[in-house]
Amino acid sequence: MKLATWNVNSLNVRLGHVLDWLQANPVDALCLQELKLPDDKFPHEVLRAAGYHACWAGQKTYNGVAILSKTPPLDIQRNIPGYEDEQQRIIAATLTGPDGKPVRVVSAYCPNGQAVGSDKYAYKLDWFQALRGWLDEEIVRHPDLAILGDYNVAPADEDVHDPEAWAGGILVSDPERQAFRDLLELGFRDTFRLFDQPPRTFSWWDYRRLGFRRNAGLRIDHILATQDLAARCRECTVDKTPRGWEKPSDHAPVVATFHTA
DNA sequence: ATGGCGTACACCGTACGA
Repeated sequence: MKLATWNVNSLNVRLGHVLDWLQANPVDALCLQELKLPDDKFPHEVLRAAGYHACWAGQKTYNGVAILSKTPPLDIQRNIPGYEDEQQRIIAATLTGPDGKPVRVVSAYCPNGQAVGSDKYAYKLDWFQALRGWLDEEIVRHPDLAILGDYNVAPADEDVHDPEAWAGGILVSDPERQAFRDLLELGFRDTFRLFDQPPRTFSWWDYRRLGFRRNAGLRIDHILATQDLAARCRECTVDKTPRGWEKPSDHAPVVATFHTA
């Protein structure tokens, strides 16, 4: 079973890339972030024609998340239960694995935080705390649970192209990294780090200053899996290919492959 | 030290991302 995540930075602009990528990478589920479109503009018909069911939580201009899946999404949950938030950053659904076992999948667009110490930074940390509280319950209900998305946190210096330049800043500050570790401590693994990986593997590169060409990036898009699910993970990779296409998203897809029982 | 680029909304510039 293959699960993937991709911050597309506008599904309107990137629909062609999504379809092309799915054609070449027919994953079982693809979590999307930053749709930047309202619910009624979600292109569910063209995705269905491409072989994918979908559930989504859209919003005009900003945010917005979706799960595209080969099997119909069940028990769809929008937002973090009990956490009042107009920003559409979470959607969850239960999918059916090739072996018939249910797998709970969450598509997450964690807040950016803008600048350490800002209001948006405080919101980011508060949001992570709410996410942790919810996942602490969700992990009990769903032994096979994966949280895929743009975490807007580079967990370690090896996930940063220039750790000295970024030290203490947004996306790498200690409280943000602690919030990420707090999620792991619930019983999740960062599937990317289950394996030997090429050094300087990133998932986002700044549009500015030719970030991609210089590989000046960060690894901020992650696939977290419960211990049970992680034990069946065979591979986790970043696909830089679409980052080289014309008018790319600034993020690349991350894909995790799971062995079925 | 700043802004670089890209997207959305809608103004002809601003907000935001990371």
